[in-house]
Amino acid sequence: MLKIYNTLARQKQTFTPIVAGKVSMYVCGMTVYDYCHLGHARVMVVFDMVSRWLRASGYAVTYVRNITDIDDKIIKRANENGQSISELTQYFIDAMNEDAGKLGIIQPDIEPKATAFIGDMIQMIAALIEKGFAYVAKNGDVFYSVNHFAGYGKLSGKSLEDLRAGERVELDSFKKDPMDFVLWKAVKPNEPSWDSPFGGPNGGKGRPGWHIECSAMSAHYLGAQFDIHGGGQDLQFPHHENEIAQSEAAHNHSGQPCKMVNYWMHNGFVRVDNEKMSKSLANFFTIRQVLEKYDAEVVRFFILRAHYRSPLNYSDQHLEDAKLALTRLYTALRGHVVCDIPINWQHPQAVKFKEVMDDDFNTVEAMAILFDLANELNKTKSAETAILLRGLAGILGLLGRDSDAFLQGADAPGELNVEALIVLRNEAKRAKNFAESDRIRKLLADEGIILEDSPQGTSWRRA
RNA sequence: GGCGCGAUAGCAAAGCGGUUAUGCCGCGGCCUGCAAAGCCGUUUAGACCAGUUCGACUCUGGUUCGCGCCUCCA
Repeated sequence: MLKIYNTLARQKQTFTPIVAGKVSMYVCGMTVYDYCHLGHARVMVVFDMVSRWLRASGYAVTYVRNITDIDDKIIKRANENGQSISELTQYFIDAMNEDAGKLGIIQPDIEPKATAFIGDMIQMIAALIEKGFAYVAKNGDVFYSVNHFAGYGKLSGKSLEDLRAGERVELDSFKKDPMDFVLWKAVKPNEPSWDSPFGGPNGGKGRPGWHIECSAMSAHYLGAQFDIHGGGQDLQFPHHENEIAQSEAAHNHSGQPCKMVNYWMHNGFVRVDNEKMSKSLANFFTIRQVLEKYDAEVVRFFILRAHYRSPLNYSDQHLEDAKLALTRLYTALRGHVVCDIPINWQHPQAVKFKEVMDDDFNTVEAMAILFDLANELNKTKSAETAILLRGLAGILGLLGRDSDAFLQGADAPGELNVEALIVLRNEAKRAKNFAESDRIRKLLADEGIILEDSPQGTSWRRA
């Protein structure tokens, strides 16, 4: 029985889908004005893992991850670059897909772009105005009136009073309440705009605010109520709080409450030197920067080796550690080919694996089981164990490659003809010319190539 | 200031009211021409102070320190 930590309830809860056997899941995706960094990688990997485990558990999953392709930063960046907005966003969408693919992320079932759902957003805003939850300000902006929504703050545990008392609330003369947030931004010079029926000095022309995008797109594909909503911890407030306010108010029928999401999931941050990795702190590493140095599977392994709700410190040392650990698993699998044999769920280790994954996706414990299996495999060389190890790891999107492909690296062996040197060395060894055989081994070692002798012959890998 | 999270061995990171987490590193042994890999064994824990309990790393309270949200952020 799957248990999920629900941010809304502040505890683990047994997962019960709205429709038996089906799961509807929405995750806040990227704003595409730059390359994805490791924080984005974590969201993608974590919810990829979640969807994989749900599918492995027999659920038919509909996974929606949106793309925000209109917002202040995009407009600014496009203007700076002298590009059109769609040129800019398409470039970074392609880059994102490339990065995600390398990290072994299965593409979500639906990846809606905000600009394709302006109509849905306008409809939702109109409904909110009609029901008294939103108002058109003098400047043409449309705001959500937070004190009309009784549940405001229930996800983030904040109260309107506390929020208003906060130091950083900016005063905006067009708002009725400083906590009101924008649903529709009136058009400004050099900004793209869409027609709307909201009126105001610009005849309603404008563009949507950020929060309404997700409310509209999730409702479009998953309906007024769905099972799981995910995202980074930083989206809890205000983004997800505002989504709830919008969706639950807009879908209220004659005062009947309509719960938007049953399970809210938030992944922890990636940190650098114990601080959150973020654009504003300028301490971020892009996925492609990291992939220049480390194998993508190592990065995926690194992310899944921490619990999804815990903070994850990034450093070269930690990536090196992850690389060595993953090397251990692949080393154990050497000689066992990749195959597609189904998992034996009766096996005690598979039972344990299911148990820990069902406990709020405890990939850390799941990994420990993989290492136990590797140990068993090293001792027994049992093909059954190898199949199980590959199968269980495969659910996490790991160990899908041939061992040598991982251990030797995908790139060409460089200038040295490793196989030929191994032959020469073995000849020297047979002649008991150990000085020569050690010279050859040293030669290769200096190039980062490690030789390993075994009864089956000599194999090599990269350090 | 308000709200919330965390503190585990050299590093990373989980579970658990009593029984080996796991990975990397270190040490000893086996194996090896020597290595590497692997196997066996092994040293390092639970910020601090109280309390509950037969028993606490695990529960409760306090202290200290760190982090996050309250502004765009995954």
